[in-house]
Amino acid sequence: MIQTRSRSEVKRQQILDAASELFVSHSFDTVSMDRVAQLAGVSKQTVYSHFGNKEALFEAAIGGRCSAYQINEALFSGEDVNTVLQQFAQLFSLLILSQEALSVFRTCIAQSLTHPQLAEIYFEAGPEQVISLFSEYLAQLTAQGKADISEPRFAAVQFLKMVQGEQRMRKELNLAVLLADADHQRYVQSCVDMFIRAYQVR
Amino acid sequence: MIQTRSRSEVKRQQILDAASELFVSHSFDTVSMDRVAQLAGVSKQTVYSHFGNKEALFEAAIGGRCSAYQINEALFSGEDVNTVLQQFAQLFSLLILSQEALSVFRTCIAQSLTHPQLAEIYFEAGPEQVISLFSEYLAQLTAQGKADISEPRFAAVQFLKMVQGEQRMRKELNLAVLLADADHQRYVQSCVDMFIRAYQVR
DNA sequence: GTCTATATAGCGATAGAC
DNA sequence: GTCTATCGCTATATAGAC
Repeated sequence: MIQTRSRSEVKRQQILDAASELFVSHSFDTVSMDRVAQLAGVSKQTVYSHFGNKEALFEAAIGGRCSAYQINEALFSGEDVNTVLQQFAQLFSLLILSQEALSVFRTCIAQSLTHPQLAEIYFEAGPEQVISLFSEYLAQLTAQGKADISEPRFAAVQFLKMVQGEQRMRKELNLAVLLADADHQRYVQSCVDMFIRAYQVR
Repeated sequence: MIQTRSRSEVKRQQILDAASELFVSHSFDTVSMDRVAQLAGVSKQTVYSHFGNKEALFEAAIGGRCSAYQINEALFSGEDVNTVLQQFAQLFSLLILSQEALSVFRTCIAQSLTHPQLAEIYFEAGPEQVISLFSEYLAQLTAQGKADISEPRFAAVQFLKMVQGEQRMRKELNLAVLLADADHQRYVQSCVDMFIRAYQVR
């Protein structure tokens, strides 16, 4: 019996892995249950006995990918503001330009009309976490007299959206022409500088 | 003969209208050629004789929707910087939160892997136009000594991305909970203020 | 050019053997 | 639980009449 349950769990994970891989690289509609079963190395009926239908499989597979990111370490390192913002912007930039993040984002957008629950899960687990943490940091700065920010969440969103920049837009759209890495680096630095100018204590 | 050509042109336009409407509100895969033909009031074969296959119809229909937007009027009205930026931010915000713009954007994202040409058309006709025009305005400001912006395109992207804000993100993802209009208005105003503080002449 | 009718294939989901 | 085989349906695309 344990053997059976264990083998079943293994198959379940194989199905999740296969579905996850297919759903982020192709759209919901073009991924067939046959392909999932084939890639997972199980029969189609096994997929159905584990997840019931295609929607449930979709949410289980993608939902697992939206776990909170871990870029908060830079925020509370105790370094000076300029250093913290630079490091944070670097980490955030790396994250949002990664293939993983872009794939999940594209899938959520593509399915937002037919499967809104998925986008909700994504927003709470991803963007909302980052915004909240960064807002907290900015509020601390103000409390310490190191910055003059009356609405920390506004400022957090401003910074994060800015850092995304043109590069993120080009990658979202899968454009063939991207910015050179050096140019994007200069852009991010420019964001940090102007943010500090705007919110420094006068 | 003229009559024939004219009637054919009418049907072609009916097909384009129907396809455009369906493609922006549903995904590529869920729009069937049957529905396009039905909504256009023609037979399926007529659709095929005009556009050959589904991909060609898709590009013809969506490509027509990506025409350049007209929000540049606020930029060269001769008003003072603060007024111009406020008006421009308002118009831009209205644009990017409109159902039309969101539909096109979602469709381009959703199809960016399978139909990258579409995203290229969209970027050139939409975002690139706005960025270019606004960069030009910022360069003028600097030339007139009214601002201190060494990289106009960087600053333009910073401003435009900022103004999108959390509201655009929520709408892209079709989240149920949006910001109150008043809060988004305050946010946009905050963006204008901080942009001016960061780039004013010192 | 435009229609009706149809060929062909793939889909999600299920039935029944083991 | 897992498999093979299949149902019922809809899709893209085409053939042939007018």
